Amino acid sequence: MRIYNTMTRKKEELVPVTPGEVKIYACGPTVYNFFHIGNARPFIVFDTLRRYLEYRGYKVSFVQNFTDIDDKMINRANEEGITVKELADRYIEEYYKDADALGIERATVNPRATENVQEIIELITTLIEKGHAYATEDGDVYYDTHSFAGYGKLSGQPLDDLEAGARIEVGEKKRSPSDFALWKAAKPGEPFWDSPWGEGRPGWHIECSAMSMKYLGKTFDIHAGGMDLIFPHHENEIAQSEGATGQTFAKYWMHNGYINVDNKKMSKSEGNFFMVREISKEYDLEAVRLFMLSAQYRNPVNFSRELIEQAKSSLERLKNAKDRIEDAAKNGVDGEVDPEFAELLKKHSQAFIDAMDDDLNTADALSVLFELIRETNIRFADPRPKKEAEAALKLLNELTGVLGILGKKDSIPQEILEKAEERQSARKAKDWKRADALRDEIAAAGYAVEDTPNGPKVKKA
RNA sequence: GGCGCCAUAGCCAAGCGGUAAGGCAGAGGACUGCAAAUCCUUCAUCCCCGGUCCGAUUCCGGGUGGCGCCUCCA
Repeated sequence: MRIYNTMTRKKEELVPVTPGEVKIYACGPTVYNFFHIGNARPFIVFDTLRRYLEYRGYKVSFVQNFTDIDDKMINRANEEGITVKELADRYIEEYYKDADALGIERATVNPRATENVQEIIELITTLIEKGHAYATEDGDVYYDTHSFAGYGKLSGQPLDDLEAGARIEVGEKKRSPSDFALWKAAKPGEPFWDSPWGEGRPGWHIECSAMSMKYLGKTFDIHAGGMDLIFPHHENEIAQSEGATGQTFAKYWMHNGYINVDNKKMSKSEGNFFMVREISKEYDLEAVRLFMLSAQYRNPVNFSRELIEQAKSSLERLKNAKDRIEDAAKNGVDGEVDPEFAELLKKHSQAFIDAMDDDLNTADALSVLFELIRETNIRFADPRPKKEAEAALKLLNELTGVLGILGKKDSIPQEILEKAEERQSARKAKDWKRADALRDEIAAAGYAVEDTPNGPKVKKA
């Protein structure tokens, strides 16, 4: 598989540190609120990466952190009159609800910053020993960016240029404007931990270095996140980790593009964002997942209600095709798989892999899926061997499984099924008025009946 | 000022040197009691100007128009 590495700005062949295993660290959410669909993109994209690598036979360790201590956490907890821990617990729970609905598999580990403070302190200690960090009199610790020769290598910005644009803060205790906090001395009313520099809490960047190396080792394969994390977050992680170990931190850096609204970046600070939770009230989040995968992950995509509608329609087509194949598997005739059909399945399977191998080109992979279902739609319109349908279903399930869609079945309420049966009786009696009235009733309840050669099918509208 | 991305049909989106995948929407047709689903047909020469090449949407240069990072942010 080839992936675009932000570090080299080229697509590179993925060669894992340990053959057969891929270790991935993805920056997770700060759990002070529900997450918005801009946050959802990396979750979905890198979940898909993980699923794909597993599909290709790799053992994948996927670590995604929860930032559960920082300024936003503290402010929000204060506003709500609860502790930072209570706030974190609440929104971690809410995170899982939305993530589950988006088809995001649970990470191998979801470490929390506050549960790894010891590791963080150890890492900071090492950095001070190695001359990469310094403590101030009042108990802050900063990273000395000038001490790390590679600073700026990920963002492609020389330190001087970065500093030229940096904001100089009032009351600066840092030696250089580009230095950043590793440890912040406790302020009254804030959660704190004991440390060699006094009571305080970790800075934002250090947690990811500490947790990624704790769970994945000094050098791991892929570090992923949104493009806006390239600078300063990931640049700082590199400085911290490589400064401490002297080894390469992550071999590949993957960054997803933004979700825009009206062509402008969606962000909490802009206020033009949509919460996943809000969207879920109106749409099945599976459609949101498909929408996210309909473009290559590095390109920016605009978000709009119309596009979710489009994705929903596409998803419908996929679901219908799957239903058709499942029926064919149930009602199929005896006989062996036509070799030509077996060949066709193989061809599509390979095309899908080729697309995904090319830097996770889900848009192209999706087109393979649609080409496949056109073939199966044609083929299973007439009775075919059960074994053919089973083979097709197996492939379809594999591919949709990689994309994380079509994983669940809609359940149809008993009374709707009864209405459908009643309608079928009416149809047999050629009582079209009665049949149509029942169909309208079913539609009003949010379901649809379709008459197929194998009898009426009821599905969610 | 530094670094970087993007521009393909009504909408979304692949392709990135050999004459434009796929989806949504639309139109016509087949099938259907009528529908729905499905199938068939139909729907673009790829922002502009130069250059390289036998050949460019695809490479190079220059425009124009969008966007991002350099400050918390996926």
